[in-house]
Amino acid sequence: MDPKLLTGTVEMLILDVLARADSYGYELAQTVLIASGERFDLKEGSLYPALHRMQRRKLLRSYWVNTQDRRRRKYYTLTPKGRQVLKAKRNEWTQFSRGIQGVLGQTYVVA
Amino acid sequence: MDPKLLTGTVEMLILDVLARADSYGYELAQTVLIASGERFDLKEGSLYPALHRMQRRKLLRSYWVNTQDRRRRKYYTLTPKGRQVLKAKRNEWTQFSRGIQGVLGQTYVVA
DNA sequence: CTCTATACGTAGACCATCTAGGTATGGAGT
DNA sequence: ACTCCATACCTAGATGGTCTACGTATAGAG
Repeated sequence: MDPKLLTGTVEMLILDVLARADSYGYELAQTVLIASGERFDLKEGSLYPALHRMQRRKLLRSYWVNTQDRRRRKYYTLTPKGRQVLKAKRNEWTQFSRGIQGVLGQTYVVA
Repeated sequence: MDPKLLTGTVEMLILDVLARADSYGYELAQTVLIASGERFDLKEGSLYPALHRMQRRKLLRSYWVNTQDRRRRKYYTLTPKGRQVLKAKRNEWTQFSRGIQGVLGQTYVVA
């Protein structure tokens, strides 16, 4: 799958997963991987910058958690603003999707 | 609508319109605008580079047509390779769309 | 004479993705 | 002991497709 398709949707996916439960980077990527039917493999180079970006924009808050085995996880929570943005992005996605269907929905002859 | 969502779909849209009938840049943009329900307003800065790119990759051929009123139009036609790529991109879109639905499809509480 | 629509094009900015690299811990296999 | 993989965080720089803004030119309306 052309990774360029993901452009603009990564933040929505992250917000959506976090709307169901707090999570941390590594787990977030796995959740998206599984929920997408193995289709979206978020790379660290996209994931972490996206999380930091969204925290700067006050869509997320974070807190560190230490596990029993000395690992540290940075959990993220949605802020109220994050929930608003999620709602907006879901609407945007619906509009976008309808636009694509509108163009592709026409009948034509496949080679 | 965030224009970043369009990333990676513009070529598919162009190929799809051209699969129904030859067209030229300006008309192509209008067709997409109307078919998308006024949602996608392809900018010249994306449209023309995309057309040139696709012609370099042999997905399109072009020919000039002079209208009665001294205007010149550069019409584009799909090549066989263009039709193959369109088919592939439509499949990719379906997969992508399913991936998004898979992630968003979960139940969660909207604020 | 100006403004809009039509019709082509390019240069450079922007920015979200990616690759590739780094640090560190724990556990399994050899 | 040593290697390798999974877990877990991070950043620098490359890539590339979108955008804004500009340039050229014709036709027609007001």
